[in-house]
Amino acid sequence: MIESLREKKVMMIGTVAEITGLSERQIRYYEQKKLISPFRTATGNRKYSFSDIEKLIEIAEKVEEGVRTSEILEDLNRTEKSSISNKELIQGQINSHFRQSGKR
Amino acid sequence: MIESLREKKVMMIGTVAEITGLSERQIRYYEQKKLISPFRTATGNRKYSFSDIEKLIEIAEKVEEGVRTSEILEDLNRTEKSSISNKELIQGQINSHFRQSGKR
DNA sequence: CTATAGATGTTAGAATACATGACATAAGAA
DNA sequence: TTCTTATGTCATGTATTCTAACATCTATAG
Repeated sequence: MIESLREKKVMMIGTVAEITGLSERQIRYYEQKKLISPFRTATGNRKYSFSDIEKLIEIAEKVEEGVRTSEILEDLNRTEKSSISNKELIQGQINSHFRQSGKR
Repeated sequence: MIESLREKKVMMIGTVAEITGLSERQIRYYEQKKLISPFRTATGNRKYSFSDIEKLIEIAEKVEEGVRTSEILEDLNRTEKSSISNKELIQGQINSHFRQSGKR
């Protein structure tokens, strides 16, 4: 009944922090460094998917190993399937209005 | 990496309302009528799983057909595998502290 | 027809959660 | 040492959720 549970953005940051063991501060910081891209609601709240959580866990592991976020980003960009779907592009535009250092 | 995405209680009521199209009032009411059992955080917030959402959608369909919640409950109890896992029982005890008409 | 019960809307007030921005700081890198 | 990175913490404001209460509408029982 539900499409791609893994990709659906449904969790708020508090829940994500609880599941991943990361602080909200860390999660927001990794977003600022473009390691993750949560959905933004009309009022500015972040929503994450299980997929995002998996990604965050991987990020956390690397960070603990001493890898810098800029390096992790490069790794992600290298690994990631370079074909971004139209849907994702549109969402990117919507989200950009809320990204870090953006207007409110 | 994550166990049983479908069963993990991670969504807040607003998200559930958005996905199901039901009002928060309705969702809480169905809980009061024991049709669903969200998890309760330490501070009293409800958390739902994708499985809960599927159940809510089924409930909504029946309600629209004019079926009363008491009948829907019986249907659910009849359909449900009567073996409740230990884990669920324990969660039930935890949650009972927050159930409708409970103390705060 | 009237009274009751079921389902849902709406509102009020309190508590919790989340957002952003700023300041602090420890550990490394330059 | 000085700058950068990563993170903690705090302040302030908005958003979300919670419970309880009251209103309303519909269907059913009497």
